[in-house]
Amino acid sequence: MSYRSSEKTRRKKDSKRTAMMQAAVQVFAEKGYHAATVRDIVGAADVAIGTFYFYFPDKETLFVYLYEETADFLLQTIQQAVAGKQTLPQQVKAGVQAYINLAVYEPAVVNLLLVGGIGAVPSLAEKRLEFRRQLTRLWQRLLDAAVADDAIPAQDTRHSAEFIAGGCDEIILGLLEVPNPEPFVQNAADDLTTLVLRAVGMPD
Amino acid sequence: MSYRSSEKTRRKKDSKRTAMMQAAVQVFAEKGYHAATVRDIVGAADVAIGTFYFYFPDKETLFVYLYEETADFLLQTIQQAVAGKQTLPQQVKAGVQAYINLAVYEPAVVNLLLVGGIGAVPSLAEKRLEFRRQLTRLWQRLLDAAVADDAIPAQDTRHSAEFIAGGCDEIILGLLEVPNPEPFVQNAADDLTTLVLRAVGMPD
Amino acid sequence: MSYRSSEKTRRKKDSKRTAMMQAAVQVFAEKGYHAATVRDIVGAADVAIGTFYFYFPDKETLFVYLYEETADFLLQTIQQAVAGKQTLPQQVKAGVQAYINLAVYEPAVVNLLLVGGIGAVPSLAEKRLEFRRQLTRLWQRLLDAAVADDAIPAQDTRHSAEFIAGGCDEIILGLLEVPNPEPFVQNAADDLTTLVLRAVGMPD
Amino acid sequence: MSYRSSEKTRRKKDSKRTAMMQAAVQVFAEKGYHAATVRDIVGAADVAIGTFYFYFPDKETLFVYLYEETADFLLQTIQQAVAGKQTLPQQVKAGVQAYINLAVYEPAVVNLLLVGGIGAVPSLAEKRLEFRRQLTRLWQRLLDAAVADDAIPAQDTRHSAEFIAGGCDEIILGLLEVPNPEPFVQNAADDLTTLVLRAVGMPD
DNA sequence: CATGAATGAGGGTTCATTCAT
DNA sequence: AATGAATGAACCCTCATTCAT
Repeated sequence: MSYRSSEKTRRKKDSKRTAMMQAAVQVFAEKGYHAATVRDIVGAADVAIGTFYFYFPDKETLFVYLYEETADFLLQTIQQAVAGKQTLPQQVKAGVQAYINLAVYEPAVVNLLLVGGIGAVPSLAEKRLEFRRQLTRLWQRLLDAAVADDAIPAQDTRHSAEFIAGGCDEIILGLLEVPNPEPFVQNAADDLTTLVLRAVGMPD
Repeated sequence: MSYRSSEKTRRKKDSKRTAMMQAAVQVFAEKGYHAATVRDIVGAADVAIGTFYFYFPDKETLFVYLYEETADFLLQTIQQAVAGKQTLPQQVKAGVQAYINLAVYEPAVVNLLLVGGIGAVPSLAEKRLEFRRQLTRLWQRLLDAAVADDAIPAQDTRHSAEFIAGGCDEIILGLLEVPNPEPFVQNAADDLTTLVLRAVGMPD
Repeated sequence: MSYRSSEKTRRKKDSKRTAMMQAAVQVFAEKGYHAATVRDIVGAADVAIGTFYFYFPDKETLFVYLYEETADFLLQTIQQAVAGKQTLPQQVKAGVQAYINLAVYEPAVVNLLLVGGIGAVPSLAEKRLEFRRQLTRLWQRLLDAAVADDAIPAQDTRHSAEFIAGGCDEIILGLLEVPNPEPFVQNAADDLTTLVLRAVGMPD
Repeated sequence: MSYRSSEKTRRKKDSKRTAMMQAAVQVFAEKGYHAATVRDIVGAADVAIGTFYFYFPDKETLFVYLYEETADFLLQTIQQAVAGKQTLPQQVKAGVQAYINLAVYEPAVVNLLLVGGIGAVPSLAEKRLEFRRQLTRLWQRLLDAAVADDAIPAQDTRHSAEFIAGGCDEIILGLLEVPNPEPFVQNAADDLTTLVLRAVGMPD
């Protein structure tokens, strides 16, 4: 996964492993868990099928692992963007910006998390649930703090956080539908920030 | 699908067809496109597997058809709820209420639309896109009218509509996760209405 | 299995099922459990591979079933041959004769039981053990009765029975090695009878 | 194989080769030819998989070689035990004793010869045949000499020898089924000796 | 000598689809 | 109309074997 490309671990031995994981993220993101075959993945990585099973125990384990890792990465990316900011407007702006940047730069990350492999893989449904829960909680923490500071009115911050999370996803998915979204990124980020802040009752 | 109970396909001769379609919605919604087998569907409908292929050309066609029909039904349900209302707050309240009611009473409808077989079924990606577009447009029309009436400030109503659509979905999915969501419905509807109205800049 | 050919159940519907079971006995007997592939079996039965899984849950289940059925059949065949006889010499003669006849007429039955699928299939090792135990017990019962009648001297009848069972198998396997064993059958049966009777101390 | 501990293959350089052969006997004996994987063997010998193919051309060749060597060892062990004895009773007693001792001390030797990969390995069927033939011939030679000395009555010594060989195997396998067979060894040896001598018509 | 990453044929099994009854 | 036995392509995965280091 190129978003991990900053890691120093670049041992030759793992080049195939890395290639397969990158390929797997793409293939899973594009087709979803079921439609993606192991042959698709090894084909994209240009290795033999046996190589897959040398590095990974099976398709499901890899998918779950990739899903978790991708989810963590996305959550941390947003979290870090938000971390240094003091006020809710700054936090929202930074978080939204980070999310959009990630989606535009690594669309597979977002697609993997949303296209999903829901159904039939029991361990997956709960992983997805867990991811949504964590994403929601991230927003919720910010809102709770803002409520405590009287920056925004009292409200059911869980609902608000869910609303924000879902709204962001939808706008971002819309953004990814156009071939070259870069020109629209800033606009989307600004609009999204405004929408979020208004939704939670932040005075202009 | 109980929401189709008044259609013409109710002729006795088509009872098996209807049974299979109802079963298919449930099975697809529960397992997703790939994990749902034709045998699951005919098993749930209590007919033979050959019967499936007498009424439907194949699994994919049925799924796409069901997806379209379900999407139309959801859109019309919301549209009708909104239709008689004059002001944006009334419209939002009615639309949100209708959406939530539908989700709680017919969770399979929502699940079918969201669980998806994206990627898996090539022709489905665009169907899904089309559904989201229509759902967004539905909100967008209301917002555009409100902007024209100076009820809410000028804004990119497409972005706003996407935000609303995504936010609604997320809250509704959260609602469906609990076993007996009925007690929480009113609360969710109220919160959702508030969030939507605030997000688009409607003064309290 | 042709040794069940006397059954009246000859429904057309089960012709493929029967063909596969017959083929399976042959293939398993010839190659053993592991080397026999499902494709071998369906090839021998001239049906498609999917047909196998329409009738049987999986390869292992079929093998265990066939093994049990074959073992029961062999045990009952010997048991019945022995049943009407009063004296030990008559019983031994009849039992040995029956066993040899079966082996010559249905070599696959014997081969299936002896070539086996030992190793790796846990449920199989005990099945084989159980079969040997039952075969031994069959002889042991005869010997115990003979000891009680003072027809033969007191002895560890379990050891004697094991000795007999193993000795019979070896002679029979030797018999099956020649292409046309029929001419040697009578001789083998006589020798075997003498050996068994002598071994247990039956006076000439 | 501990029974090979005094051979020339003991040179330091071949320690890995030896380790693999010892491991292979155990693994093959325990799982049978097919279920035993090359990885099982190298794992048990604690060497890399490539090392296997440096010393042995392939799995099948090793198995056949091990089978032959094991068969020879067993035959020689019995042969040597019998060699110094003059009378049939002494010979039988010594041979049976040697066989049982070997089975109890080196169960893998016996299991390897009996668990088999019959059918699975084409070249093995004849190896097994050859082993049984030699084992039978060993007994047959003793019987022929005894017949010539009028120690036992004239008989088809081939049949008698087969009977003995099979009978021994069965009792020995029965012995190996119990976890700690040592206490039963003497009893089994005595019974077996008696059974063999009686079977061939040796007067008490 | 020794290693273990890499290969791919092949095995068990599933499931959409067909067709004779 | 309706059935369900039959089909076979395709899936996931294993494992004997090779070869660059």
